[in-house]
Amino acid sequence: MTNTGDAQRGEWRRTHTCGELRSEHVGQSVRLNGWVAKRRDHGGIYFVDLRDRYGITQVVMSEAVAGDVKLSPEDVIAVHGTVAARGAENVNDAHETGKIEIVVERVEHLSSSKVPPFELVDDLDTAIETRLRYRFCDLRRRPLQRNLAHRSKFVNAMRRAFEDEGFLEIETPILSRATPEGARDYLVPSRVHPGEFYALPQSPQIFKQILMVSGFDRYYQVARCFRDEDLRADRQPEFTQLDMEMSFVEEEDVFAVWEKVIVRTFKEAMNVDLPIPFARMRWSEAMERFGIDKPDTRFGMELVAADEWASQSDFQVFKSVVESGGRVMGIVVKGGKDSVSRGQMKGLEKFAKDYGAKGLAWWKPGEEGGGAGPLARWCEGEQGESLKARMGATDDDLLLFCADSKNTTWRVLGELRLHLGKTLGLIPEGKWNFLWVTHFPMFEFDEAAGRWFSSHHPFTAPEDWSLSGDPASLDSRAYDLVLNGWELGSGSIRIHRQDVQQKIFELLGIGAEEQKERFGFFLDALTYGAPPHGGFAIGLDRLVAMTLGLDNIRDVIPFPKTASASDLMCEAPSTVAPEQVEEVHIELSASARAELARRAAKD
RNA sequence: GGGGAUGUAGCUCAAUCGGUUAGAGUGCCGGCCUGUCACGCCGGAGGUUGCGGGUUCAAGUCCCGUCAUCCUCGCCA
Repeated sequence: MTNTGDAQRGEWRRTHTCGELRSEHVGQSVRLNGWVAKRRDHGGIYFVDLRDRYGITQVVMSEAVAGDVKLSPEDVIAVHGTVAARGAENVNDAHETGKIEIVVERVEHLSSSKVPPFELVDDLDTAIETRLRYRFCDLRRRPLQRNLAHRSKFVNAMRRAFEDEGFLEIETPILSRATPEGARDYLVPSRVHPGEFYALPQSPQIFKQILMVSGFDRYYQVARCFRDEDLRADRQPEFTQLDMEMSFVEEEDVFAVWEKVIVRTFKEAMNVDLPIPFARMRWSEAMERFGIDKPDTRFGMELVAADEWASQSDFQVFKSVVESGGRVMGIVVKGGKDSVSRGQMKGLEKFAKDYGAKGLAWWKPGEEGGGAGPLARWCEGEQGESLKARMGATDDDLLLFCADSKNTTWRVLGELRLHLGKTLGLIPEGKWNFLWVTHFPMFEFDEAAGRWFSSHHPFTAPEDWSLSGDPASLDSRAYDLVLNGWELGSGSIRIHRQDVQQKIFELLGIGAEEQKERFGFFLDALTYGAPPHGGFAIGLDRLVAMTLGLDNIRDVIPFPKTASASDLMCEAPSTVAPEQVEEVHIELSASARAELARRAAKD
C-alpha cells in the first residue's frame, strides 16, 4: 500500500463513484474513492465494501495485494483496479453494484479514521445524544444522506416552480429589529450602538410586505427563521420557511399558486400525483367537526353535537353546561363495545382530563342491562334511542362525551379523536390529505393579559374592513394549509390600508406612540402606494419530514439542536471572552455569573 | 416554568429482595482461514454503573440533590 504522498498528484482521483459501476463496465480499468464500510478477510482473499454517498461497491484483493494493506473502518482510500463480473453464485442483489466487483491492483490510503463512536449502519438505534455529538459520522449514514438529498431535490423543485410562475427570490435581513408581538426574539447586541439590539427575524413578514409596496409583486424566499421558544419534536429554534408574497390577489390566487407548486414538487421530487384543488374548510367547520384547526381528514369519527339532547335529558351535569353556554359533544367509536375495554376506559378518562376535561362521560348501549358506563342511567328507553339516532351509533359502538366550555369540549374530543385514531389503527397509510383552513377568527381575548391578541398576526386583513361589531366575532382572512393533521404553514391577505392597520394596532392595545416607535417605517410605507397583497409561508422542515414519513424534523436538518437549544457537536451556545462581552456593552447578571462559576468549578 | 421517561463497556442492553470478581450481543485489537457480503473459528483488551451527597455491615439497585437527553403541557403573532 502506498500513501498519497507517494502518488503522482491526482493519480488517485476517482474515475467512477461507488454506486455507478454495472455489468457493462466489466473489463474497464477504474479508480474508486470512498470510505471503508466493511472488511471481510479470508486470509488469501480480502473483501472490502467501499462506500460513498452514491452506493457501495465490493473490492477484492488477492493475498499479494492485501499483504501490507492495513485498513480500519471508515478509512478513506483510493483503489486502482479492474471491474470484474461476479460468478452467478456470488451476486449480491442487496446492492445495485452487486453483479460486479473491483479486482484491486493497488490501494492508497487517503485518510485514516479512528474507530467511530458507533457503527455507521443504516438501521442504527444509538441514542440521539451520541449521534448529535458525532454528527459528522451520523451524517455519513445512508438514511441521513438520503434525507438531505431528498430535501435538496424538494427545495429545488419548489424554487423552479416559483421561478416558472414569475416569482423572484429576494433575500431579507437576518439582523433585524425586535417586534413586540409574537414569539420571544433572539437578540444580538450592537457594538456600535451601546444598549441597542438587533433581533433575528421570526419570519420575513414585514420585509416581504414592504417588497410588495416596492412593486416586487411576486416574491419568494427560502428563509431561515428564529424563535426563542421551547422545542418539540417538530420545532427547532431556527427553522426554514418557503416564504412567498404576491400583490393584486385574493385568497384563491394564493391557493392556486401553492397548489401548482406543491403538485409539481411532489411529482418531480417524489413522483406522486396529487389531485387539485385541495379541499377547503372554514375554521368554524373544522372546529365543529374535528375539534381542532388542523384536522386530520384521513379518517372519520367526527365530533357530533349533543347539546339539544343534553338540554332535554335528566342528566343535570350536561343540562347545566348547556344552560351556562357550554357545549356537549361526543364521538362514536365504531365497534368500541368490544374493542375498548374497561381498563382502557380509565386511560381515556385520564387522557381527557389531561386536556382539561372534568370527566369523560361514556356509554356502551349494547352491554347488558340497558348499557354500561356513567351515562347509561340517563339513556334508558326513548332517551337512549334518540341519543343513538342523533350520534349515528349502534349497539356495537362506544360513545364518548365531553361537556364543558366550547373550547375545552372541542379540544378534549379533538385530541381524543386523534388518540383513538392512532391507537385503534383507523388512519390509512399513503394518503396525502391537503386542506386549506380559512376564515380564522381575527382576535382572541387573553384573560390573563386582559387584552385582545391577533389570532394570526397583526397584519392580517379582516373580512370586514370596517371592523364593526364585537372583536370576538370578527373573521380574518388568514388561512392555514394542513396535511394529514399537520399544520404545514399559514398566511393571509394583508392589510394594505394604513388607517385599518392603525385601528388594528389600537385594538391590540398598541397606542399611537408605540406604533410610531415600533412600526413607524411600516405604517409610513403603507401611505406610499401599497397594493392589495397576501402571502403564505410553509414550514419546510416539517413538509420534508412528512414526505419522508418521519415524525421528527431532526433527521432532515443536518445540524439540529437539542430540546434545550444546544448544539452538541460544536457546543453552542458557549461562553465568550470577557472582552467580547464588554465590547457589546453587556454585563452579566449575578445569577449568570454564579451559574458560570458553578459550572467552571465542576470541570 | 410544570409533568413523565431514560442514564451500566465504543454502541445496544442485562444484572432476582440491597449481597461473591458488574455480564451478554455487537464493535475494536491479535491469530487462523481463497469467494465473503450479518463471513466463520480461536484468543484478548475494554467499566468513575451520568455527577454529588446520604442511609446501610454492604448500593448499579434505596433516599435527596444535580446534570444531560427524549416525549409532553404551558409557550410557539
